Amino acid sequence: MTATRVAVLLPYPFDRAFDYALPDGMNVAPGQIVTVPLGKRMVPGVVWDAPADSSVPDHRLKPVAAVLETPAFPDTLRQFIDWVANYTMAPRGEVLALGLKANLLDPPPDRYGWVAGAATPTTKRREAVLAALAALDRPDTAALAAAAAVSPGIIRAMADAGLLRPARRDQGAAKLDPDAAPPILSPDQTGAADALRTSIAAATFSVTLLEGVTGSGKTEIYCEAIAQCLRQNRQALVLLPEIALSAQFTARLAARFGAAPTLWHSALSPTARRANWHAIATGTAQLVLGARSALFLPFTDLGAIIVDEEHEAAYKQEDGVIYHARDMAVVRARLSGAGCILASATPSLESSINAEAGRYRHITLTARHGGAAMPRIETLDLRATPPERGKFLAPPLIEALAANLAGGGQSMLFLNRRGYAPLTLCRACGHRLNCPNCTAWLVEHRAHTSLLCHHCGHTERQPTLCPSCSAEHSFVPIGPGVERIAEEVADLFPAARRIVMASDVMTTPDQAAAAIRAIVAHEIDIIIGTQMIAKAWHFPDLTLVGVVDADLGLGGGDLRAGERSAQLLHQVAGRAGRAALPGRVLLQSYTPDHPVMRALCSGDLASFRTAEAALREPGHWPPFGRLAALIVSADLHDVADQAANALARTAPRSDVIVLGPAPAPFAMLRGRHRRRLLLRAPRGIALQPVIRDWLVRADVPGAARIDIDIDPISFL
DNA sequence: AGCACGCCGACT
DNA sequence: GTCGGCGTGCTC
Repeated sequence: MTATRVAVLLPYPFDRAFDYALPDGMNVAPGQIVTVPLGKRMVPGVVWDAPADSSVPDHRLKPVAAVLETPAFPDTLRQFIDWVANYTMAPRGEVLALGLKANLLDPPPDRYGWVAGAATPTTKRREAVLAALAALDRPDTAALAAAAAVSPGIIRAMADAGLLRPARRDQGAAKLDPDAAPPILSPDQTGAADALRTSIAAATFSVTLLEGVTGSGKTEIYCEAIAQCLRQNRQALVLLPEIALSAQFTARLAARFGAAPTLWHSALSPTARRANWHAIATGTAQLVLGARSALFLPFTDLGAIIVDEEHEAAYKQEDGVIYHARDMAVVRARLSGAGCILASATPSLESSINAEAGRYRHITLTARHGGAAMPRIETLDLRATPPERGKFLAPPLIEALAANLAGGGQSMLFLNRRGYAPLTLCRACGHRLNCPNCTAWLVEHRAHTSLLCHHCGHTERQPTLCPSCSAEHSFVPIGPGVERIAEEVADLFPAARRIVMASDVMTTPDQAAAAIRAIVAHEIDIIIGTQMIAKAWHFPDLTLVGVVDADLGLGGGDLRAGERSAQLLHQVAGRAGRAALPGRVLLQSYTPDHPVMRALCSGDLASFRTAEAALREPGHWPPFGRLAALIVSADLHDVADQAANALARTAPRSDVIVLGPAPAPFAMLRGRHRRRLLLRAPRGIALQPVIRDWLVRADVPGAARIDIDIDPISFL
């Protein structure tokens, strides 16, 4: 008698499903979540396709332990996992693990909140608690005590006295209402909203590029698509490039739909994560607001995926399974029969080309909502009017700041560099303080009184003696970070109220939210910040934006340096003049004639994109061709060289062009030596089979590791 | 990913 | 003499 085999994919880095024996009387279908023994432990897995005719004989099979109650993974999700694994060349199980982890499976504990009991209150305080309770939906002890301004002890005593009784909180949890607070739209916006609603109503796959200048109301418009999705009882997913700090955005969705979206991001507590996972897997969660990994969650029926700020590089996952969430969102939508909406004020060249070619629908919003005008953008030529020695703000910018300050306006200074100074130099011998693990300078952070490596997190105190020449107190900071700009502002305008916004000084959502509130309330005169301040904040009184170093993003020889710089600076510029007051933007630059600066000043990003496209098309550079990077890394540099050379010797000869090996731009990162090979091919050729074949043929030393990055966007 | 087995340094 | 470091190797 032969055992019934089932193939089970496990959320660990195995490429194949493992076969298990199905005990008598147990039935499973593909997609069901099961627990199975693996080595000494019990692990979850998903029943995959037909059992592999694996070499493991029947008698070596372990039995499936249990079938879980949780709804099965839809076929479309299993297809998606297979597709992503195949495309990114990551093990299938590792892709599965992005949306299924052992610690998620225990059902979340029931959460209880208070409702009124039968007894009548006897004291003022107890009456106050019941009065506060009337306005709340099953609050927990802390929330109720806070709302009634009493101590938690009173709540407990009232429960004992029968005045309060516990009730399950997740039962009948607030449902989202597509019509809770519909927006008032301009004719322009109504047309766009109608088009999106129609594409979602079709309940078939479509991709729409929603392009709208900053302040044109993109969010309100794609919320209409979400509303349509909710009406059809399908789930909707909104992806944000960085969600942990976006309480403001969550509140906006909650206001629009009458209840909060379900969140998915790395900062969730384990309990919240488990509760949200179950809500998504059982279909209770109607709207999910998530970071890129939310794409891999087991939605029961996904009807719409919105990728907000689709051009953001943060959508690229850079370790583990290396994928681009915008591209994978399109794939998941295709497999799920869902509508995908890519929203941006500055679309990526990829999406623009797809829209132009007719592969995506294209909706453009040209007017700012409420009649606000686009800001006036000018370059400030640093060659003509340089800053004072050792300073970084040029006289015209200082004048503009002074004038704006005098007029009661709010100003922002943007510099995409954290810390005080990016480089610390010994005045005596020229020695530069480097990270011991990376090919990178240590960045001085005065806020932490330390030197910090921005790549591996290495941190050290500034030495008193130069490690090279032993000179004493010889270090000088070179170049500015936001902290140094804040210092310069403090010297120039001691009375101005300043704030520095950077990821290392605003680490929690609360801190960021408090800062945003202070800015909106105009308790701040000058905001100094990194790209954190480029986000879609709405600061009504902000009328002047100064970009301290507009040339910063253009170096480095990155394929997308120009595109990315234009997007970021456009985004920053868009913070100015969003309400009734007109905005002005000054770009400090040594290259004011650079195409990026010209595009920004004229506001004509479309022709800039056309020019970029013309540069990339002839050589089959993305998006006109395909790119893949092989990163070879090893503890020892000669092992890395040996492996890279072995690969180079057996490089495929075909339409595929192999560039390298070259030391990766950070030749040493986190203590490992890295070499890079780059593959380029015309659009019609898939690189994955070429790489698979190549890796089989090449004799790579075991001590070297090869990471494959399909469609690399960062060249680090 | 875990968790084993497996060979070389400082401790009850 | 043992406890324990983390280097390969396997898990149906």
